[in-house]
Formats: sequence, structure tokens, C-alpha cells
Amino acid sequence: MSLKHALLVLLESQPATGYDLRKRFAEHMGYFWSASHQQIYLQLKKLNAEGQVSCEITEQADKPDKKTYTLTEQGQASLQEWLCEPVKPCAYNDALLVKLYAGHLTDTEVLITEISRLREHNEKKLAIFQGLERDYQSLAPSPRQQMKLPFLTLRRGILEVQAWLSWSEEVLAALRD
Amino acid sequence: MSLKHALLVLLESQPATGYDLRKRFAEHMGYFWSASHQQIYLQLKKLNAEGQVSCEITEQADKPDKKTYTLTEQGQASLQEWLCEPVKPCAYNDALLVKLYAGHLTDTEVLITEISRLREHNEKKLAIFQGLERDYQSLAPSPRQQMKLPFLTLRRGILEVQAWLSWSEEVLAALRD
DNA sequence: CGACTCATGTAACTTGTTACATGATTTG
DNA sequence: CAAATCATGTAACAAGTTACATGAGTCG
Repeated sequence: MSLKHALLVLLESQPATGYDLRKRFAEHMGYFWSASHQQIYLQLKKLNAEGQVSCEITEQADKPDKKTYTLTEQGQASLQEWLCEPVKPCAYNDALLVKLYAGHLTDTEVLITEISRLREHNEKKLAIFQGLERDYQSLAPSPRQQMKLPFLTLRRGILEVQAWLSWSEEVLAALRD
Repeated sequence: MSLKHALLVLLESQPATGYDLRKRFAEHMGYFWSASHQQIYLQLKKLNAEGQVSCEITEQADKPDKKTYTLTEQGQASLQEWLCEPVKPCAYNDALLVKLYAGHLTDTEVLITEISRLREHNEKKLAIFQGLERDYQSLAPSPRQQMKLPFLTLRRGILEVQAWLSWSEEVLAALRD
């Protein structure tokens, strides 16, 4: 697991609240990381208990206190350590493929509906990702250089959805044969 | 989640022990489902408690008792129900991409090593998958027809590793620029 | 006037991981 | 003679999900 590490990475650039981090996950890491707000708050609490982040509380009238987390030196160090360890290949479990594997137990229509849904979903994602890609490409050289690595993660998102789209076409053709 | 459903799918074709199922996962569903033996035994126990599978115990000298699980009518029914529900898109969390995103905090060499490892890993997978693809294509028409759906899941595995390989090349080129 | 934003949490539960444990038989 | 195969489990822990809760301010 490394929600903790993902949080440390985001906190490295600037202190933030759980709320901020949740938005940054959704906006910038959406195509390779998903996290619920509960998990984020929980892991921040644990990181704080471990001394990897510090927490400054701002009281607010009529709202819950705001907790701003900052990376500590210890957090920096453990992030560095993590960066040098080889990552584990991520195991993934895909219910859709289980369903297709067992497709002989149901109507072909059910499968076609699922795959069509998948295709639509990925078409929408592709449109969004390609928009982000254009934004990147129209940047001036210097900020573009700075965004090079995040852009590579976007490229991964694009290649991934394209692979799903090619596969969807293959499967729909095979199911309709 | 649906390890339970994946187990029901495998049990639909024939009764099996936890041990058998673990092997069948590794052999036939390896490219879209991973499960540890502990999880398999645990979920089988739960399915049994829920009445979705029945369990027949064979005593063996010098070995743990063998437990053969069979799908019950209730299990059949819940499998049918699951097949008709839309699947949830599977959220995936990829530590490698987090690392790349934060790559400015470490040496480019570290990143190149990771991506090279990824490429090698996927090249091996591709070779295995393409072997399975050839096996399928050399089947007689009738068994080939029967294996059509599992073959489509293999195709997914192939398109997936190819997408990883294309991306690896892009990233290595960008990191070495 | 309903939905969204800000801002955080608890509680109960399910799922998954890691480490440990047993022990005979077969294969290289 | 070591490793894999057969065959199952417990225990402790970590991670993730789902549902529930609060409550003002703002936008269309």
C-alpha cells in the first residue's frame, strides 16, 4: 500500500488540509490513484501519530477546525527511502473480466451492454485526458519542462484508456459474430 | 468486491477444493485476478456459512482433510443475479505512477531502473500470453468456439501488457532526453 | 429551494496482507 | 538433499467501503 506515500508526495510541495489533498488527488492523480476522504483523514492521522507530518489546527467559527498538515524531516526521510525501494507490481482484480469469462452463463446482450458501458466510460475519459494533453502541449517550454513527469503519468492514462477502447471493439465484434 | 463471485464462477463448472481453485486462479485467471490462498479459504468458508456452496469432507491419513466445495442452488441463483448487475469500474492505485509523479525528488537513474524492470516484466508476460494465444488459435473449431470468452480475457491481458510496453518506451525516451 | 462547497469525522464492516504452522510424498 | 506438491489453516494487522453526521454559505 502507499496512500501514505502518495500523501507524503503531495505534502512535499506544500502543506495542506485533508480536504485540499482529496481535491488534489481527484484533479491530478485521478487516473492512477483513488482514495476516499475517510481513508485520507485516517492515514493523515496515522502519519501524524508516526511523526511523519505535523499538524497545525486553525479554529473556525461554525465550521470544523481546519487541520493543516506539514511534512516533517522524518517524513521527508521516509519518502526518500520509499522512492529508492523497488515498487511492487500492483495486483489488479477486474470483475468485468470475471463476468466475461463466465459469459456462457448469461445472455450475450448482458455482456454487450457491459462492454458498451465500458466503451462509453473510456471515451469520456479519453476526451478529458486529451484535453489535458493539449493544455500541456501549449505550455511554454519552461513550465512544460517542470510538468514533464506528471505529463508522463497522464500519458499512461491515455494509453490505458486506448487499450480498453481497442479491446472493447474486439469484444463487441466477437460477441456479435 | 467479488472474489466470492469469481469462486462461484469457477465452482459452476465443477466442484473443487480450495487448493484446486487457487491453481485455477493462477492458471486461467492470472491476468485479471489475484488471490492469496488465505483469502480463498476464508471466502469459501463464508460462502459455505451463507449456503451458497456446500462442503464435503474427505478424511485423509497424514494430510489435512480435503474439503470439496459444490455450488448450491442458492449459489447458482446469486451468481445469476450478480451477472445481471452492472459491474463497478475497478479503481486502481498504482504506486509506480506516484513515484514517477514525484520523480523530481530522486535520481533519474532510480526512475529508469524502475521503468526498465517494468518493461522486462511485461515482456515476459507478453511472451507467455502470446504462447497461450497460439495454443488457442491452433485449436479445432469446436473447442475454439467453447474457449471464445476466456480467449477474450486473454486478449485483454495482451492489450494491457502492450500498453505498458509502449508507455515504458515513451517514458525511457523522455527520461533520457 | 436544491445542490454544491467547505471541513471533518465516527462506527461497523469487509477485504486483503504477512507471518507462522504442519508434514508426508514426489521430483530433479 | 533440497524444493515443490498436496492441503489446510490461525492470528494479527492494515486497508478500504458504506453509511451516517453536522452545518453555514453560495450559486443557479
